[in-house]
Amino acid sequence: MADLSELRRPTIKEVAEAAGVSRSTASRALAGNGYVAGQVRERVREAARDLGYVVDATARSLKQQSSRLIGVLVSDLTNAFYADLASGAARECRARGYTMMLIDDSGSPDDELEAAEAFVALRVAGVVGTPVSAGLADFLARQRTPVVEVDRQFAEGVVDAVVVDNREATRVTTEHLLALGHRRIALFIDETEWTTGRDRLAGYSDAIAAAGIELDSALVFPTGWDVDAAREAAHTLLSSANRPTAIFAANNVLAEGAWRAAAHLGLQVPRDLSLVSFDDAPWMSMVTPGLTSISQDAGELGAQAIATLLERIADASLPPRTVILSAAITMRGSTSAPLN
Amino acid sequence: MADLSELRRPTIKEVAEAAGVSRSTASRALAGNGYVAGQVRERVREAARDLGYVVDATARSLKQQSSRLIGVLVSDLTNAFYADLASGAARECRARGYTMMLIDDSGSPDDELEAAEAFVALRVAGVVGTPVSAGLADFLARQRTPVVEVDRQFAEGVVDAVVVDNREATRVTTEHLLALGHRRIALFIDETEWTTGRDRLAGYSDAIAAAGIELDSALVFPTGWDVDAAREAAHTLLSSANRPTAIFAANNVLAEGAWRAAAHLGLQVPRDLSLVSFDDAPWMSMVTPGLTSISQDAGELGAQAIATLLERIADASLPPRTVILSAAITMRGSTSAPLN
DNA sequence: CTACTATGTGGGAACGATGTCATAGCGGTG
DNA sequence: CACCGCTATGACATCGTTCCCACATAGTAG
Repeated sequence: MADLSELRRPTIKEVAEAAGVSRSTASRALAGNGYVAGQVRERVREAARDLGYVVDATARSLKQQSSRLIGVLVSDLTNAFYADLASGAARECRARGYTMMLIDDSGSPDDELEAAEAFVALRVAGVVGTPVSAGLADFLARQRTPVVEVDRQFAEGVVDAVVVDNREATRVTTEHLLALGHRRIALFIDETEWTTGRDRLAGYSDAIAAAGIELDSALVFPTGWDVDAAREAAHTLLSSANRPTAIFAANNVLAEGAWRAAAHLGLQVPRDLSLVSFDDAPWMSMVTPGLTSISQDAGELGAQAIATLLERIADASLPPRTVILSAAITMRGSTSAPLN
Repeated sequence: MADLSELRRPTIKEVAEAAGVSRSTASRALAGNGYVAGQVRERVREAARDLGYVVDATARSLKQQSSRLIGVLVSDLTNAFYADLASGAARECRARGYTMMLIDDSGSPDDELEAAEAFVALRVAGVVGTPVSAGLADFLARQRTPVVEVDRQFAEGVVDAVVVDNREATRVTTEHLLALGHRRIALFIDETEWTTGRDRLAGYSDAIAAAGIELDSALVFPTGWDVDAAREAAHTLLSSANRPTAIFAANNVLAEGAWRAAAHLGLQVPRDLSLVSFDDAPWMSMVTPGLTSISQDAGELGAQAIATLLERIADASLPPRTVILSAAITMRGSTSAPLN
């Protein structure tokens, strides 16, 4: 039984005394390193259990100058994509014997840097993050802390990254719309500076060009970052005289905005509007018709990022690499040939 | 500029030397405690900036015997409820100057205990968790680590908790169904042992009893824990001869299962089946008709739990308290009078 | 002129765990 | 018997930070 009257937490010294050995021996018995007689080891472990001893990771990390902690940084936990990514990363961390420390920087570069500093302060073994600026990789590289960029890259070729094949998946999906007969396909996108936006735009352009259509820059439609902004943007776009017959939404949030706007305007999907989304979300299979979407396995993205990070930690001399996962297109009922 | 040729990370000793002061003075200058001449403080801070110095939190925690870390434990990050809760907790932590450490125990009591041990090892200031057993509060109380149970309680009256008024919200919502004329209302529930399930069952029973109806225990329908199990259970229930005219799903996962089963069976909501859910989820406002549901502000739940924890940390002598948040009913279109 | 306060600085002992090194017993080998 | 290798244990320095104290100086009140 733990001694509840004891105010301070027991240290390894108390465990050693209770077992009648030295601190060194107790340490070896608990960690399983070096020589310890079987009988002694048992006595020490029993003493530790009785006292309710829990190792002080701060002291251990200090002495060992390393920890079994991994920092994970995401932009918005309430977005299922990031939540799934974090969940996959957590799974992989646990499986490898690491503890994950998660921070949500709400997409702010300032918070991102602050989080990176917190990770370094805690002397994490490495960091996985969905960056919102080049600051993350810069700072961590300077601090000699291994980092893996996931989902998007700000330090291509400099640090490891795990991303999906945005360009290819977007191209194929756009071709699907073109094959149905659509000629006015709007690309609904929040930004085109990050690798995600840039590559999705490129895939869209590839398909348009291959179809021999001239790219109408008015159809590359900038939206805001959240559902409401996207909904308003979609409302404007869909109310216009020369409205598109199809919308390709560059992520699940924008797709939600577009969906809501279409519903509000009384447009029927897919009769009046075909809609596809990059990034699958739970609601897309719940609504009628279901949304055709590009499913990135966000959990796998997180898990692969952790795996890549651990390889980097094991061997710092490896050349930087970018792991590219493919994305699958899930056909549902939200696309059909255009009316006119 | 940071000295990139330096292999080891700079310590406060190097900062002190660069600024021409002692470690003590450097420490005071950086932390802002005690007397330091303004000019000296600036010099030290500049030196720290130039060297890229980041405090070693492991050493600081060791010396101070406390940290600015808070452990948060949730059951399933891929469930929007837990993700939102974690996000709210993260927000509150940051606002209060704490760093959040998140672990997902995937609903397993073993993992839960392992996570609690990791938190204690890191000497977190306190823990907030959605418990899956009494083990969490037991262990942490024994370890003298403040803990707040959130969403459900296994240590009622022993440790602090933040929950929603499950009984009242369920009662009111059930009354709404009764008022529409429903008499055969199934309670779709995964468990009735935890406080959440227990109280939701109680609220349901309250309303049934108040309406002078005898509770039909066959209508309290046990489901599994995930969407697929719930869908199968719903399929069975809705295929039966004497099927209910309304379903009250005790959480968002079960509601999803019920919704999918109804759609699969070709049942129209609300004409053939009224459906309400405890716990709002994004898809419930996307589908047609929208689902009438009880919205718990999961983010607020997380934030309140952190606030409660910090009060507990500030004053350990406070009597244990349970904060009860009310839940709001969001009326959408998924209920109507029964056909027959 | 003494005593006292306020301001400023540095020396050094912790905090708890680990791991190197020294030491020692023992059995086997040349 | 000298030597080695193996098992087993403990003493002690160390990791980076903080903070208690001692000490120093200057200004001020009694």
